[in-house]
Amino acid sequence: MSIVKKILIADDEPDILEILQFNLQGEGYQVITAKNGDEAIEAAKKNQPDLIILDVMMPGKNGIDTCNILRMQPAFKDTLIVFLSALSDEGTEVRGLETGADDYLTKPISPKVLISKVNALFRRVNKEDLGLITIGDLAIDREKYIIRYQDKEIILARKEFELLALLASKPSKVFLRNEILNQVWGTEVIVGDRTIDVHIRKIRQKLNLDCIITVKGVGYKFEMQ
Amino acid sequence: MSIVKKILIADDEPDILEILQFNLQGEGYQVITAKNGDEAIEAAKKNQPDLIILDVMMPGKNGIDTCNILRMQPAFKDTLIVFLSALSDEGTEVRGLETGADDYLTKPISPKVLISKVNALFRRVNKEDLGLITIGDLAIDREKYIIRYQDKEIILARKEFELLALLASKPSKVFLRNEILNQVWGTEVIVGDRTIDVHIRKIRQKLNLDCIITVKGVGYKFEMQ
DNA sequence: ATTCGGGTTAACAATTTGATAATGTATCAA
DNA sequence: TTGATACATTATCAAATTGTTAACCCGAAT
Repeated sequence: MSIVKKILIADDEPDILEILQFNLQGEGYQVITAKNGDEAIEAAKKNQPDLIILDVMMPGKNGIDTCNILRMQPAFKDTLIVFLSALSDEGTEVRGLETGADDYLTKPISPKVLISKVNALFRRVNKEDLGLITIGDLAIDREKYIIRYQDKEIILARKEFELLALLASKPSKVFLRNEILNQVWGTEVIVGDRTIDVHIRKIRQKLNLDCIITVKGVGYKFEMQ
Repeated sequence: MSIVKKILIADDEPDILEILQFNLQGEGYQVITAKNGDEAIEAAKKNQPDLIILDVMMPGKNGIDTCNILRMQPAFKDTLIVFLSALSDEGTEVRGLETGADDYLTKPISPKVLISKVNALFRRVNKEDLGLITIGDLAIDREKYIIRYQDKEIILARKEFELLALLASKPSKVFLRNEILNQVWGTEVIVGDRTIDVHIRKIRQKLNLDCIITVKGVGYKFEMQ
């Protein structure tokens, strides 16, 4: 759940790839491209994109097959997937949506409309993940890296901040230690067992507020009284 | 969120209203109709629909204004809204999506495609409250790791929670001891005979509710009075 | 070069959890 | 009545998990 959203585009026409990439990057998205279904699957595994745009007709694995394969894997069960197709054939569209895609767009599509659609999808998925989180007296500004509690500023170090922001992004949800590691530390880095605890401790200390609850054997959650 | 989804359709053409209503009802949706923006707002307040389909061009308040008004109210902040419009004008589409709509469909639209789109929207939204089991007064929230009975929170340890969640996931189904062991403990671990009993006992004690029934010689099942 | 703070780790304390053993109870058939 | 079987209950203890503190490493700023 990075702040910058990653979008993977798979299309066999280089022109389209380039136009879409240019426009989406202009909106602040990070774009990865693939030339066919197999490349798309590989790139998806490597990059864990937030949205995947699949051309329906591609050499080799077509878009619908690709979608099916992705949806079968737990890692992409919730990833946004939209089709982009030159054929506005009713049967294909229905079939596409039924494989678990979130939208079916038809070419030609204007960049502006595409961007609006993409924004709309992210808006829906990210309701809670806005730059500014406020829960009761606590305000977390992800952009300015500032925490405010009862109008007093509290300074947290980067990891502390990100950890708190993650927990507070979905109050009451229990985050597994693994989820926390992936979101805050990333999948590459490997840190010891006690690292999370120590950061939690520091946050509790600095906030001087009993809002992070330990769920033993499971993880941590954020909760306001 | 109810099991049967409520859809509110606002359009000034009675024919369209009727066709959409017929088709969506055939899919098992509950449909409410409105002839213009004002009616739609009123009906939305009264019925709290899960999805609102708004015609863009209506006499009086148009669809975009209606959407704006709805989105301003907290009650409809998260309600699904899609536009349905005869004009596939790029500017209108972008503006529509930017007012906070989830999709923008253009007439003419085949009933099958519409239904696919509607299903796709609900599929996406419903992923969010997956992992929430409610049976009568009992709520099991897998995400928050909380059991609620008659609005009182009950704290269960991990194995207890998982065991209860398993039994409650299919009320009335008898789970064999072996099934329980595989699901909760995994196939690797081997534990003694009495382990399950002890956990069942603890759950019964903490819930103080007679909902786990012993089926002698077979296993256990969950059942609400 | 020195200082400082963030991030990590190690070591140990504190706590919770879960498995087991021992014992009790109920049911049923011989 | 007795014995056998299956589950219930309780207390106990070991293992797993988390909390806490202090120390360490490292890069940025001084």
